[in-house]
Amino acid sequence: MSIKPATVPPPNKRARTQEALLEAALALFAEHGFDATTVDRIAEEAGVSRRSFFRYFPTKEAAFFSGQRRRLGVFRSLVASPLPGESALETVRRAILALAAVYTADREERLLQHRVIQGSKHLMAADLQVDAEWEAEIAQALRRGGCGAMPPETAAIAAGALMGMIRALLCEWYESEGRGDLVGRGVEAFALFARGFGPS
Amino acid sequence: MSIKPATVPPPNKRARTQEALLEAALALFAEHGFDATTVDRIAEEAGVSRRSFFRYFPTKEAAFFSGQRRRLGVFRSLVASPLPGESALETVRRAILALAAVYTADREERLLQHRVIQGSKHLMAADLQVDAEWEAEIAQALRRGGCGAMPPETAAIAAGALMGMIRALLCEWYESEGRGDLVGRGVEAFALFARGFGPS
DNA sequence: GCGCCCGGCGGCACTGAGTGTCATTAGCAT
DNA sequence: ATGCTAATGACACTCAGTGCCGCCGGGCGC
Repeated sequence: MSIKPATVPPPNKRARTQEALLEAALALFAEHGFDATTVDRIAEEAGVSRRSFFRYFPTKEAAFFSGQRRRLGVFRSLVASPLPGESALETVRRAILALAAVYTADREERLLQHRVIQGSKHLMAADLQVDAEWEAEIAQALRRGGCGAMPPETAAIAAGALMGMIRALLCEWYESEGRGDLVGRGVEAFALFARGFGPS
Repeated sequence: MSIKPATVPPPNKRARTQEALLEAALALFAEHGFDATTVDRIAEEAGVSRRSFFRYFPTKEAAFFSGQRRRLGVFRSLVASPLPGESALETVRRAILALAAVYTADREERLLQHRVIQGSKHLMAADLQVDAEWEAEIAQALRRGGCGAMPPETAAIAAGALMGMIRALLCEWYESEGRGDLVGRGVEAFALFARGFGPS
């Protein structure tokens, strides 16, 4: 074949193998659940050896959460470009509400991932660890925000509180099968967060 | 022997074996870390078979966290006995500050457990799951508190925010090697929680 | 006393994640 | 084509966790 028709020129061979593994893994997770899917099965489906799977992903969880890591990068870039004159908290608020919109748009995919997570104790634990990374990102953003930054001790606590709220909000949204207004609830929660939970 | 002297009458034989396993496990975890301690080693140290370990604890983590589960029970009972006329949030506040005092009193033990947790990714993940149980307990307390209960949606969010704050606070305390004033910081955090994080 | 039943236990074998090692191979530049 | 290097497959191993089975000891009625 003179023009190398369908198959891409092989420079990104490694990327293609990773993609094949990811695709196989996510499909199998969705179909049979996380625990019931063995690494052997994923590797077989992707046409590589079991050993090679672990050359692309350190653990089975890592494959599952690769998309989540991509989103964390998006959040990071959102938070790294504050609007002029806005406080650190406002920047974080904007970034989180933007993410909420993305979640709403990717509703089906989010719900599927949540179902898979709920079906595995290991994944539920790993999910919480991912949340911890988000929390760290938020704390950092609150600390180093342009004009209205928070004192470090307050930033850590505020980030913990924010992340806790977000988790609770997402949990509520998932339980409503994604029918709730995630962005709207986010706005309400942020108002509550700013105003305080005390009697007033 | 007519009076069955030292050996307890065998009803609590099972409890004694569990205790032996627990003691061996915690000692080995403290000395070599969680990951480097095999179940075989724990069973050997406790004088039972490897298979028996799993008859007493469903997983290796379960052995590690057995103390934490006891504390959760303490918290539950604290929160179940509200003072007359106090709001749900005040009850939770009292219970959490009481726990903070316990943590301060058990400083060395807490620090040791924290070091062991930090030394194992599996334990860190499992620890976050334990926190989730605390959060559920708080949410329930806020919802069903005597006079000043919260509406359910607010309660879940408030519990998430509270638990996030507590985690951040504990993290700070651990990083100070337990030298910080945990109760004092808790009081401050609760004030912040009530007053809100927004620009005043 | 004697057989019987039953609950705990040890032993064994198995699955499945994750890791180390090594020989082979495939891509790529010269 | 040749040779270098990195990716790969194959094998062996550790360790958590589970199922299964046979044994042993202790109460039970007879």
